[in-house]
Amino acid sequence: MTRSAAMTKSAILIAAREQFARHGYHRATVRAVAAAAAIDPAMVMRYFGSKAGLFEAAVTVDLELPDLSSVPAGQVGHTLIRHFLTRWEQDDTLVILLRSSIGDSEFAEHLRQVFLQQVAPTVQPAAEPSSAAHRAGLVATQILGLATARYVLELPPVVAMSHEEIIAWVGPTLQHYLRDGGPLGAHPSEVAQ
Amino acid sequence: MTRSAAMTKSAILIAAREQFARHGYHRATVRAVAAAAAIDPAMVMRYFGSKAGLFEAAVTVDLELPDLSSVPAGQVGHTLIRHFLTRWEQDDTLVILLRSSIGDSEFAEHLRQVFLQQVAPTVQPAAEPSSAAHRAGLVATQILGLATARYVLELPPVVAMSHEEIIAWVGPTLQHYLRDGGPLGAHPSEVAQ
DNA sequence: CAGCCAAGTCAACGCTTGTTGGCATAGGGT
DNA sequence: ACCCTATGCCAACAAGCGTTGACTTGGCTG
Repeated sequence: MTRSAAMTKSAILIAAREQFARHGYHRATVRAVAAAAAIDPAMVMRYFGSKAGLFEAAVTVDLELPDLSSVPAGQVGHTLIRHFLTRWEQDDTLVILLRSSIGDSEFAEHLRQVFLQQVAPTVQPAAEPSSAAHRAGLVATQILGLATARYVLELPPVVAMSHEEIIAWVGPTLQHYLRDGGPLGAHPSEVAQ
Repeated sequence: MTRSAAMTKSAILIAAREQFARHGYHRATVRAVAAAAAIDPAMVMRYFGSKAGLFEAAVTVDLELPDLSSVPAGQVGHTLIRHFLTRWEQDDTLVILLRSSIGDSEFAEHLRQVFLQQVAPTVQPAAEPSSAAHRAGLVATQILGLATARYVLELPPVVAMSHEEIIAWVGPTLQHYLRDGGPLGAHPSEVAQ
């Protein structure tokens, strides 16, 4: 029985995402992916050229961030965290990237690019302008930490929380980072517009 | 020239911490550690038995968390984040554990134990009692995220911030997680003592 | 000076990894 | 019925890993 090439490719991609999400790029093996797809490891090379090519084909990072400029200023934080929660459970692209990035500086660069090209441009217009970069960075720390604790390390109390609880707790934090007065109110450049 | 055994052991440990911090447990190699210590890989095995033994000897996690009960209730957040910042730059034990834990469930368990045995017991008494576990988890997300962004992924805006800026921004967040009213102000059990 | 023990080197093992090239086979178009 | 091509498998490679055991050297003690 010979499957179609498209079917096999898709089966490999599914298995690859599974393995990359569980073990990260380096610990995931081509052989394990092939086994999960019920196929010979050589097929992976035929269709994707190399392990790196497989990764690139399997992982395309699109955070699908909403346009925050059409969100009421007071609800930006809640909107952001709600979006990320649903986005995380849509597929495990982000877990893959997290697991792969930690411990490899090249993949860290990959994630830095995601921050630079997707998070920063979306978040900064919603932030107080004079310190927008800092604020976007702070938002990233909270979101990264939540993802790490809940989906990677699986800290029990963080796993146990419901979406609504998380939104109610973390939303104000993001709001604080984006819109509140600077540290200690120490930035005279701050302008409430 | 023959060094003393203690000197060699210590040189190996220093090199090991460096390698583990840079690459995590799995990607760090015994051979690289040995090379950095200007020594034969076999010496590592003689002194530490195995790579796992080396790791255990090189990494002992003591967060040295202060006693929060002697800190004014309003300053718990600032005290916590200030402590972690100085602790992180004291040595790179935590970076090692972070880099090693992501992508290996056994090491993730290790980090979960650190949370359970050190963070939770220290933080929970300072939190509102009826939801102490959740609150400790939230604190962990913010601290983990900051460490990941600043010391592992090295997001530029997060690296650029000074200690005082971070303390001023993140302190209130931790304070919020520990002491503020529950989500939606829904916990009437909160008591200001 | 002889001998012994700690400190260190060396070569090799078994294993796993990504990757390659050659070989089988099925199946549809002519 | 034939053949050609896409699909797939198998065996093997080179490299890197942790780990092992036997050997060499240096320096102190008697």
